[in-house]
Amino acid sequence: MATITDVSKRAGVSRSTVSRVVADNGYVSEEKRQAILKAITELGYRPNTMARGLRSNRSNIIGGVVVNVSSPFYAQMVGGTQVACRAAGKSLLVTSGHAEIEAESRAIIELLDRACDGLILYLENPIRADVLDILRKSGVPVVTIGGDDCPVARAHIAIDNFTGAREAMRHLLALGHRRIAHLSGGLIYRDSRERLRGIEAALGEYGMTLSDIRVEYGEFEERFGFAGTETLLGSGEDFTAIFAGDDDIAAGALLALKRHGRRVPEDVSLIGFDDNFHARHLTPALTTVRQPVGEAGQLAANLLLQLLAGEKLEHTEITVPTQLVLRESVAQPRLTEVMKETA
Amino acid sequence: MATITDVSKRAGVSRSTVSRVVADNGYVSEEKRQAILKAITELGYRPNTMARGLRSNRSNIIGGVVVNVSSPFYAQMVGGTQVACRAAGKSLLVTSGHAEIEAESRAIIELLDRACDGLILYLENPIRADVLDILRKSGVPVVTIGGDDCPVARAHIAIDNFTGAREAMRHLLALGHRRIAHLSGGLIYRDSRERLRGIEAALGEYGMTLSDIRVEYGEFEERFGFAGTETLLGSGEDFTAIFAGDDDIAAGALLALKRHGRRVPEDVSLIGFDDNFHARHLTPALTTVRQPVGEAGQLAANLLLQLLAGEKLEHTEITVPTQLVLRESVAQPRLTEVMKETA
DNA sequence: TCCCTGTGTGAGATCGATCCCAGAAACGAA
DNA sequence: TTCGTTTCTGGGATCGATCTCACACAGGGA
Repeated sequence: MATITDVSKRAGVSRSTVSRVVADNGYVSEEKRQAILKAITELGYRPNTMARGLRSNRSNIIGGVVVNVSSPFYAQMVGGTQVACRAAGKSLLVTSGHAEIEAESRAIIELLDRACDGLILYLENPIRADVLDILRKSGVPVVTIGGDDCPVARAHIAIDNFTGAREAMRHLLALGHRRIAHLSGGLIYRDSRERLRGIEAALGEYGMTLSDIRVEYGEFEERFGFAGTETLLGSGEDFTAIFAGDDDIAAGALLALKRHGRRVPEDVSLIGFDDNFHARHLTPALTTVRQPVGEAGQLAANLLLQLLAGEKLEHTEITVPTQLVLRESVAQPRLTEVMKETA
Repeated sequence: MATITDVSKRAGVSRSTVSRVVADNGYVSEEKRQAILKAITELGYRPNTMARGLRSNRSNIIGGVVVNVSSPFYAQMVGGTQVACRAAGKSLLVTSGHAEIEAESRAIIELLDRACDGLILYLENPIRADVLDILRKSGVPVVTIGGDDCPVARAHIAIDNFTGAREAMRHLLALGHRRIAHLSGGLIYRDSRERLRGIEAALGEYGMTLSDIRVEYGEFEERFGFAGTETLLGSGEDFTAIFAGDDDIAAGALLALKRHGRRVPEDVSLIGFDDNFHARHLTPALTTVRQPVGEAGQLAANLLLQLLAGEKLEHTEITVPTQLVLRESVAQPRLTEVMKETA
């Protein structure tokens, strides 16, 4: 492996001059510049990343810590970040925290030790206090995307759960649905809480409150969608629509509805959230709220790149819009239902 | 940030001794060892990754280049690798090549420049000759997973496309299907070629050859599944089963079949490959061949870790088994069809 | 007593780049 | 001519760890 010294000898100059050419700063005569460039290509010289990093304490790496790299949702998000990073000539080093605070903490510290230039956190859990402290001391700019509030974050990308859920709920209400059930992903998640607030807002427009609908709490998993729907069906209460906390829950709900002979959307309308890969492959195709996942990841990267370029963004928050995607799983409630309601 | 010198001063020893304690090699008296450990925790000392890497030319990083990180398939694979790497205390630095040879080449060189200890390649394209050369010179151990042959790879993880496709085809044949169509992902992919050979083998057992079935070639995309099926339906030829090159193609095929009023599996049986996230969410749930994607990723990491530990594996190849997953999209051909065939 | 082996410790070179600074050369302006 | 600038170049310290080597000392055998 050729070093800067090899290049300098071959070009008959000092290492300093080579460094100036490589970094493209300072004064270098055109004549020597050409000789150096020639030597560089001839030797196939590529600067040693470690040496450079040691001296400058920068690595050209952007670090990312993500709840779970295997999940299609986060994979897409990270994919968006990757695109933006590559375009800016940065590497993206992503570590998965497996939704465990301990693993997430270690991952953050690891990345910091790798002298990464900036950090993007795709987490749901809040960050441990001691890690927060190390993060603060390091001065490394942090951008968070989704999830909980993070005091050290210089910028945050939020997905507009509120408006998305409100639109979805409005859609059901406008069609005439009143007996509605919501399968929430659980109050520990900010996403769930914001979606509930959106639901509440839509209900308010129709003179209703959260207590006028049935809410079940669980996890963002298909299993809960199934079990929650069975509970609903078993309770004897009648409902004409289910608003699932996300598309996984919706998939489970659909399964349970089918198993109990309820047709979707004729008997029960079903609406999801996320617009996952499988949403449009369900039968009926799922009406849902699309989150611009990849774009959010890209946006996070761009914000971080701005911070690295020295722009002063203090506690910037960007909310990316969601979009209601109409497919086949929602219809008007059956006339008899509507009559029952208005009676 | 505390350095090794800070620790040595606080503990009243030399840097060498601290280094010995941190690396846990060489002779150190118990007394000094304790003092040093105390100083380390008090100062919150963590060794500088760059300095260490510069000196030792190792980084504790395992590099990965993957066709496309956003795809659920590769995300799961990388996820498996992550788990294994973390367990071994290694970081995994993954870069996406976006299925472009140029980008993939740059990604490999980048990782090499980061002094990664080993490389795992999840690629479909063959590697460019000049990159192959750099790779060889670097001496960094390489493990490939899926995709094309790679002469520098010290180990390779292959997915058993042959057996998987043969089993799937056997399944159709055993049920009585004879008029079968195959929607292949295209001969440029090794996966497709191997699956075709498996299909051929199964046909051979029934005294048939590839020319006895209809084969359409396209890309591993839903779009092709739809278009290919429309072509088949438009050709007037009758068929009782479609073997799709993967689950995405199957999803497209299903859509086209439904649109043309063909029932699955009553009129046409459909079988896929991969067992993607959406396979079991299709209606009918898709019978398909499961690839142990995560396990394959994990296996690749473990092989690489063995190589790093100094074990001599020259051109090891491990084939991971596939498994036929029976769901609802395959049935016996209709009796009239069978009679037509035997007539 | 002398030598040898096994412990224990620190000095100092080294990895490869960056970057400050001194100084030379060239060129104008006074 | 004599100063200043501006342009151009190289020397050498520096980043923080690793690792070889020299040396000191203890204990045991000849």
